[in-house]
Amino acid sequence: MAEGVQYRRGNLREALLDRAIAVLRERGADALSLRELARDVGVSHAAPARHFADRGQLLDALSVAGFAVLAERIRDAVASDDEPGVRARRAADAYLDFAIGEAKLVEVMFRHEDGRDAEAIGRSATAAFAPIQDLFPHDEEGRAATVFLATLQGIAGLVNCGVVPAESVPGLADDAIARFFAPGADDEQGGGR
Amino acid sequence: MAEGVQYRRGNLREALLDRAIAVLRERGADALSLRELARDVGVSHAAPARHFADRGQLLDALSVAGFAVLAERIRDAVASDDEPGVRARRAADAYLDFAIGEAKLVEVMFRHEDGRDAEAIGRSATAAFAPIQDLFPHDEEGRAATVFLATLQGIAGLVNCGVVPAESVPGLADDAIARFFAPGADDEQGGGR
DNA sequence: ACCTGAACACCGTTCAAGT
DNA sequence: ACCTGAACACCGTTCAAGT
Repeated sequence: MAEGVQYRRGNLREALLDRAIAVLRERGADALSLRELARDVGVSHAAPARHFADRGQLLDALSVAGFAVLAERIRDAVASDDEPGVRARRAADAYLDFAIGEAKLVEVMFRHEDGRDAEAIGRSATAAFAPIQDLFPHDEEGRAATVFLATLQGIAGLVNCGVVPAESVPGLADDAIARFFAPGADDEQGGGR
Repeated sequence: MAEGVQYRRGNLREALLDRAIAVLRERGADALSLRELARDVGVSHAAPARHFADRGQLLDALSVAGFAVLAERIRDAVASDDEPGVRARRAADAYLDFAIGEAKLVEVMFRHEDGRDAEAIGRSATAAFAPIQDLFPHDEEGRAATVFLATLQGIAGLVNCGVVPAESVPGLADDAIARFFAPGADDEQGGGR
């Protein structure tokens, strides 16, 4: 009852990643073991080394995959011709849904580990966040967009660690949107109007 | 060259925690091993079990200790008779300093782990954040305070994971303070004035 | 009460060897 | 090119036994 995607040769890397994401969701990053993944997928314990030089590279691959999914969610959310506040609200909801629904994965994605491939992860993260930058056209330094993003990530973090109950998320999102997208909210930040 | 606080009998728990915080700062939570701590402190590998039933309880204890330090930093920062915006700015700086300076510890503090003692950690977290709630006297539901806190935590998180460079923190803090404490910033949130 | 030593069942990682 | 099997040095956790 362990394997979700059968290993059929040539796709060991994919099979390991698929199984890894399942274990991650169920039991968290600390429970991820290369040996167990190999066992689940029906391969020798040394086989994963060919595709992931060490455990850290597996986590890096999961992070990049996670940011790719997040990028899609955000892209879909902002894709409309509505006013910025409405699009921002959709982006916020999409972000919070993902960051809270996939809490364990998001924790890995935002992990600060010394041996990580910061280059690849940073690239995929920046790409995922680009549509949010576009919601602040007058924000040349990207401050407002970054702080808005930080606010969303922070709300998700407080919920995920249990400090804030999940039921209060919609209200918190209301407050955040009002602060960043109320008429004139940008006036003090030097962004023109 | 390992031991920082010598174990002198009767304080094994303290000695292990002191050594643990040092290892955590140097090499991160994943590198924390009960056996290594026992070795560093000069005790048998089974001795820690008396004080921490498992590895998770060690992390819980580190979290509670971390929130105690954070509580002190926040308390000191808001302790003045200045206007709320100034006190909030000091609290924000203190929070960001701590959350970025002690990134590895903060990651443990905000970790979402299934077997954690959510009761004790939640209590110490709420206590640490209480002074920030007080900065929003008209915020009866605690929304503004929570979102402000989320914003700070989010900024620290983005810096710690490498998405945002540390140099931009002061500018981001400026933006955040302006959104939450500019004259009239509370008007739209139903907080009266 | 507090700690030790041995034991068990796991890990990650490496490396010769197979096909 | 890709995988296996054995090997090494680690883990966490438990538990009888010592003082």
